Amino acid sequence: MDIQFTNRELDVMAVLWEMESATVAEVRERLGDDLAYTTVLTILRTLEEKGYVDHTQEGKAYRYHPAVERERAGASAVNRIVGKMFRGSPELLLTHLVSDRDVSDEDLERMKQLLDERLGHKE
Amino acid sequence: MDIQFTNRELDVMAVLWEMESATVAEVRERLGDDLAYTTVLTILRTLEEKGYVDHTQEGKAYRYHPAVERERAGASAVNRIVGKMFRGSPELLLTHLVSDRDVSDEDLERMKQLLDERLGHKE
DNA sequence: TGTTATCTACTAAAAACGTAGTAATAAAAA
DNA sequence: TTTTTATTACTACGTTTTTAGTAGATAACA
Repeated sequence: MDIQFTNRELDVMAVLWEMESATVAEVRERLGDDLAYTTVLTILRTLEEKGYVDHTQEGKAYRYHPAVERERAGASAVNRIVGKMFRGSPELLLTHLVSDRDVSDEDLERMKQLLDERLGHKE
Repeated sequence: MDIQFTNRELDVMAVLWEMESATVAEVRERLGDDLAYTTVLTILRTLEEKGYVDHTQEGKAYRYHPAVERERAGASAVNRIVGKMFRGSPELLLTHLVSDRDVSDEDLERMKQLLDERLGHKE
């Protein structure tokens, strides 16, 4: 039911989600950690075995595609974090988000709008 | 700089944060997964080695205390998730939070208040 | 067509994880 | 004081993760 990635796997999935799909070489390029070609291939292979990606042929090479949506995986991760690190309270998580220096006022404004919309449907 | 737990470690840390501090037996009790006493001890020991907990003597036993704040660890985890799974956009994370069935209107209201307060300080 | 570069398949090996047993010790109970 | 129980220290072992090398195949190029 819940989707779980290891650290490296998450790095790779992030690339696939970002690029929609990618070959081994492309993933390797984007990761930038200068891993061996075969290392990246191995990770992709493991992810495929777990059912998190699949691939199609492209010339001689394989093109890998995410087989789980970013949203679903993200939801899974957030739920775990909220449960274990924010006492099951989404507000506490938001508190962090809000107090984060990196979040701009525009972001905050849009976030408020989101809540307004959602709440608006009630009254 | 960033705090990282394995799955089991996170389970244990969650107990420590919740109870403020705990002995091996207490952690084991709370986990409920029926692990061997020594298994829990080993995890605690690893966490201590990594600097995430420390302990004091209590009679014959040790009492373990978190050595990292839940807030800091949570922030670290959220940042990673936002970066890797929500395209670096906190809004996207909020979108999930907001669309989650489990979040009550009261929660949403409080969340909105949070944003209002934060934004209020600007204008 | 022969050579080079690219790619996958297979294999491997070190490190980390998850789990737990055994021995030693200290406290509590009988 | 002897026995039982709870606890830590040390050790171990199977699995997963992370990293990568080597061999063989395929495509590109000269």
